[in-house]
Amino acid sequence: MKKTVQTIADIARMAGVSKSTVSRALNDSPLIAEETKARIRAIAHEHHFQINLPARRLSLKESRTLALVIHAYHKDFSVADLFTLEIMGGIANGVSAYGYDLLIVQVDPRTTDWVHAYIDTGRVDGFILMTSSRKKSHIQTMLDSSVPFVIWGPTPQQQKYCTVMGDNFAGGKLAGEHLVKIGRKRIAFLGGPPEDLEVQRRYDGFLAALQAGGQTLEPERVGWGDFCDTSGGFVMREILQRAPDVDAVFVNSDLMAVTAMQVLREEGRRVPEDVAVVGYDDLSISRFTTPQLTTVRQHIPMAGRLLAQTLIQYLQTGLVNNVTVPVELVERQSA
Amino acid sequence: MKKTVQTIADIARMAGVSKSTVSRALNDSPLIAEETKARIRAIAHEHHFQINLPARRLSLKESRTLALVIHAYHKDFSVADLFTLEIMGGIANGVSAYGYDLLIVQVDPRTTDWVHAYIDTGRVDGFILMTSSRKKSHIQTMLDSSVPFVIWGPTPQQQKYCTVMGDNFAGGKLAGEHLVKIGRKRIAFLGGPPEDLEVQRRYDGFLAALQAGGQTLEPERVGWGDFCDTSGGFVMREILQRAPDVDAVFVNSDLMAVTAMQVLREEGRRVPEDVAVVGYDDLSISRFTTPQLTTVRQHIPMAGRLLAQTLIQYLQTGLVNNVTVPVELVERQSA
DNA sequence: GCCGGTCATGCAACCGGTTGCAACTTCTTG
DNA sequence: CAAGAAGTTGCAACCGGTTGCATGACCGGC
Repeated sequence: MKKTVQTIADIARMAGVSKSTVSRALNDSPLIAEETKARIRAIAHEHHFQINLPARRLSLKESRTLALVIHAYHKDFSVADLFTLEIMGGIANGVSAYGYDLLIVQVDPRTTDWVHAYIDTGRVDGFILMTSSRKKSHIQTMLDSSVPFVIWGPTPQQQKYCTVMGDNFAGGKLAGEHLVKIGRKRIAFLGGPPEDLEVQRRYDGFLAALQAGGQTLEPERVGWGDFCDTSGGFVMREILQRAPDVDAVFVNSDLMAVTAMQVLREEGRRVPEDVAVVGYDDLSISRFTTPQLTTVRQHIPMAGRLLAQTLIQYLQTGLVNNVTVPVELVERQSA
Repeated sequence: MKKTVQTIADIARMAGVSKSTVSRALNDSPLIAEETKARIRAIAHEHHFQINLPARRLSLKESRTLALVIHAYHKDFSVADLFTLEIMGGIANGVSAYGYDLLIVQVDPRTTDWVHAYIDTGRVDGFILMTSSRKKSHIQTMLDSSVPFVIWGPTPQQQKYCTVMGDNFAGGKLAGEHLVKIGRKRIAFLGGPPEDLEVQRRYDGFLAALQAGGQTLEPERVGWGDFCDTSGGFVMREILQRAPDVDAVFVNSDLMAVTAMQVLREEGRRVPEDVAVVGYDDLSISRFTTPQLTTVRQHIPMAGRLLAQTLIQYLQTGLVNNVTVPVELVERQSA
């Protein structure tokens, strides 16, 4: 089944019109008579015409392609990057809903040269950035060259750029309120990196909830990890040593919560009887832990779609949007 | 920092040569004098020239872009797709090592129209396909239109196309030999889908190992799942009901092994004392289970690189390659 | 001193779309 | 009935690269 119809010039010949007319007809231009459009579209469809996108991109000077910038948490991709995987599905959905393509750009987070390597070559129209150790230098580079992008992260105070983020204050608050409500008295906070603004907001919301319940958050019951799976266990162990009487813990990511629960079990604590655990994210694994994890849902697929949508809207209208995705407490067994 | 140098015509002007000379110089053509090349390259580098790829693609009629075709196991991406995530890292590495880009194409596996939608538009040069329920119809569509592709899966008997696959026979054999060696006598097989050729090879290798050890594989100790996490638990429970005296099980994926171990624990069996468990894949999670999972390593990052490499080699030379990736037993605690 | 060969470079066409502007119909209107 | 408006379509330039072929410079050999 060889294709004989490859270009709009072929279609033009068959329809007895010019290239321009075919181009306009296929783009539904108001300049062309409805009748002509219908005829041309019929011919195109009948011959399975597929437009040549590199040519169109060259003409339009836009690639209709977005880059998802990622890097493995460790050397290779692993469960530690499960959040990235889950949100990628949503991003792919959002991107394709608007007729855009999604390019995967795996980078060394210490570099920024990929920005120009992908934008100036016209390969992509903009970038989507997830959580990364070096996000600040990335953002600065893109701002300096006015490259379109959206990040998963907090709304900026000084500069203007697109963001999508979970409602971290509300998330921390929900977790705190729940633990207070079920009667816990010595509640711990196992956070992500303390310099992370998202983590700070969760802390603020969490603290507010405890204080509203007449409780305090003692420093020995606070520890900081790095979001990634293994750190949950380490930090949980530290907290247990400092505060052996802890009876609940709010862990800033489901991945950390999994290993934290392992450590609790190893140390002879029952979950949730002795120590209640609340996670964060509602990754797919939280349903498969024993006991099943109570957690703050980030609505990850929706967040992915919003990332795509926000960036595309910016590309098309120049509108800078800072979206907050609502969170929700999912009560399972661990708290 | 605005860019004033955008096209090779700009460079040509600055160097006092023609467009063609610049084009040839940047592509290291032997037609151009070394001295001239050096001068042009210096100017290009100095002005941070980045070539316009849509234009080049239009001219060369190749996109230097590969599509990774994926679909979520369930509705959204989840741990069930962890294999896809981990291999994606390797694919991205391999692809970028050859100067190609990686496009993510999320499809409904029941359709095949994406093949022409991506190839005929010149967006991608070829496809990389992972395990999928409808792979046969996909393969047939691509073969019919002689579209370049590589799949993760077994070497075809009738047709010729590129494949990369783990050594499933050897993998099954390693698992069987190990369980025999540690003295188990009533060994079970918890497979993936029975119609899957990879699963059949693992079964063959496993059976061969048991028989070499003077053992048989009774039908009541054989069960079939679907690779995905939840099915491991279900099928494990079935096997336990049919054969309560089972003392070891070879599970065809780490994901299924995780839930199988949960069920074993729920049913009061200790792992590995009462029932030894061997998984398959060596996903990152296998290190984080309790007990840590003994498993057959697929060398996933390497497999990803090989997928990219095999397809690119085919695109550039037309060579059809069927690669087998060696496997290896990783002994941890569960067996 | 002329000729053929080698080497380096330029000209111009081409890849397959998009689009400003001109041109042609047909219709309306004074 | 002429003139202007409105509605369609075509011409040709342009997007920014690549490449076949022509051209011109310089060389050594006879």
